[in-house]
Amino acid sequence: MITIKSIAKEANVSEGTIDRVLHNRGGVSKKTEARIKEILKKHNFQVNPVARALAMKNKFRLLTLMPNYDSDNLFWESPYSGILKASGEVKNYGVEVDNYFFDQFDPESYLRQFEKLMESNPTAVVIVPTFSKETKLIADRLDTLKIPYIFFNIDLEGFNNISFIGQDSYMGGYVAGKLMHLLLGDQSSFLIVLPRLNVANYYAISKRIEGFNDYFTKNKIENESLTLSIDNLSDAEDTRLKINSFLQLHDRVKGIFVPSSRIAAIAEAIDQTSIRKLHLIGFDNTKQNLKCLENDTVSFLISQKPFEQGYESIHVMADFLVKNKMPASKIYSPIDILTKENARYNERKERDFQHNDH
Amino acid sequence: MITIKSIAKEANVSEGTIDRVLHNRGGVSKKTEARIKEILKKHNFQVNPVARALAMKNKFRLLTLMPNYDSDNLFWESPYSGILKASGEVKNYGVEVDNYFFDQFDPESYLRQFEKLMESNPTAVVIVPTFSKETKLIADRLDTLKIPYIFFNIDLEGFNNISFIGQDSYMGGYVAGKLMHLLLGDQSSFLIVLPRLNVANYYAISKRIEGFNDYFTKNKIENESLTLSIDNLSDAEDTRLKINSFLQLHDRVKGIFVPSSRIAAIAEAIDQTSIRKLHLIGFDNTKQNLKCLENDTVSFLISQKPFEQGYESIHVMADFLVKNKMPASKIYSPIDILTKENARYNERKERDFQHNDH
DNA sequence: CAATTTTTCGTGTACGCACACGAAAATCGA
DNA sequence: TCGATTTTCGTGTGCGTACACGAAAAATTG
Repeated sequence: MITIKSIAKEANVSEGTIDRVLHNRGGVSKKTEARIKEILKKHNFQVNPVARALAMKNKFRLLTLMPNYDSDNLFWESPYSGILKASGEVKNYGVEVDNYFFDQFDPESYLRQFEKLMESNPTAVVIVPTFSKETKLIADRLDTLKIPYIFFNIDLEGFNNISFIGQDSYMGGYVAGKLMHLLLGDQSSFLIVLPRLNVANYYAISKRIEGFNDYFTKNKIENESLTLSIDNLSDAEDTRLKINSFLQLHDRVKGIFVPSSRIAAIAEAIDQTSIRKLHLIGFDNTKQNLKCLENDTVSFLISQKPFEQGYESIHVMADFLVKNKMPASKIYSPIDILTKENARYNERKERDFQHNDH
Repeated sequence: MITIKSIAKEANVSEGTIDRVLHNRGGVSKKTEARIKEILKKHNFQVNPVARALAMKNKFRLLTLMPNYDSDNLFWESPYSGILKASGEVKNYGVEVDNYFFDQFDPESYLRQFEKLMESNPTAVVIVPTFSKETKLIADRLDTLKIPYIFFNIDLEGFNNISFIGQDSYMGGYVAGKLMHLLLGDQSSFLIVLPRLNVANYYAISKRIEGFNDYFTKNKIENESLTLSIDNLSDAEDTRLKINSFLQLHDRVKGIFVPSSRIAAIAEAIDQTSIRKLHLIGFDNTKQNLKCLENDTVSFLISQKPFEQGYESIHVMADFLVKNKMPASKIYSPIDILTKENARYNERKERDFQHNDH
């Protein structure tokens, strides 16, 4: 095994000098530097990441910037759990993780929290790039400071993020389309609920809708695709009013597709009498959504293993920092199809973590 | 951060004593042992895997037992490359990898190589459990010696392997069935080539066939499914004779499914005149198979990312040894659908490794 | 050429753990 | 009670790297 020590002996210098050229910390004459670099190349020397991590001990600050969650929007709880689990594991590798949260409907808070994050000197950042314009500003700052960053859950294109970790939204929608077709058969009529487009999470949701519709066009399946905008799904009264009056007007509609994680809000808003005749398909295994699966108001959920997404993001970035391991540019999460029957088998890792937690 | 040192101070003993109870090396009185265990539990102490790996330095011998490859059977080259890549990476974590190869058609050599492997004191083993009866013997030995083992590529059930890493063969076949249906349409007639059943790799291949046929029955698609056994696909003359006379006899057959990695042998054996009218579907991206994709004799290949399988197997086992990280019981590889167009995008990781190799 | 500054580099310690060696303490026998 | 065992435990060193400190060597100045 070749080590810094063995290189030092071969070059007739001390270990400190090798270290200096390895990290170009200066203070080495050009002659010796050239000689050492020669030897390093000859042996294809790689620093031992284990010893490095041990010696560095918390020299990496890995910061995350993601939406917070509340009782209405539970989705972000899972990725956060995954991040917490991974944080414990990478701590030993000299990576310290800290998390910053913003309001997923408020671009201002996104930027504000980013500023706060920058004040504590990150060596790397993991971001959920919820707002595209603001993300441009953020990415530019990070680029100039040469701080590496990963996009997580939302796949904005055209940035220098070293990787994206999350679901292929288009394919998620495509699979949802297939399921809808499976449920309704040919010449079906369905509703797509549009939640606050152009604001939060715009890209993922529109990609899902695109994939959903593409399934029908690409497979040349006749269908009637209607849409209904509901701005604030947390306003139960308004949601109830809108969805039920829509359904009364369009009684051909037999399926509802909700391309966000809020399908439970729709399921709960629909009149008891009419919901039994409808097939609902939505995204993400939040507690509320799973309950709807259980009581048969929702037929399918498509999950993206959010816990694993958070978990992987941290590990991928940590490996990049500690081991200089460049990740794949896209790391796609599975497109899991959840039904009443299989849902409880799906998130074993997350449950295990919760149970060990205290 | 709580360390062995901090625990030692709290328990009023030295670090050595803590180490002794952590690894039950004996030589500690019951009283102090109980006291120390109490404190360990109180703080939920976990050894720092990094420092551990550094101190252990090659105390783990991770041995693999897998089929060798030759110019006819190239499949096993890819997993081996993946294993080589991973070996370099885990070396620093104190894990030394060594590989043992056997003839995939000879159960004797499987056992013989296992004996050889056992002589060099493995701490853990990664096996391609090609023969089920012999694997029982092997697994029993490993179980009694408490040597952990992973099954890799072939998913034998009913053993105490800590994980399986590979493709869901049934689903692979199922997808192949879907593709065949896509190509031939309803009321199709196709041939399934059976290569040496009951000998090597029996389980994976029969599962693929089961999945393939199930696609048609589950989706209630009328079809005519014929089979033809060819014992030795390396015997080009015999293969040529059998396949061509079969095709002359059954001119309704429009598709051929080869549930092994040897579809190239079939493609090359078929008369030029008839192959243009046939749709061939097979498994695995060996060089020969990719060439058939390129010259349009094969329509689809289903790949299982064999390079990544080998790579992951090593890493999963290394994490288990070094970090005590228990893997999922099944780690499924993707079911990649390769066509002439997308094949070259599929194995980037493997190519990158080859290029860096020297 | 001596004095001073600057450049170049060697040494030592820390990181957290494993394990060998041997010392201290406890137990035992007579 | 004293010496001989056995049990119990403390100390020291090594794993490979990072980095601070300061010494030696080289370059500069007057």
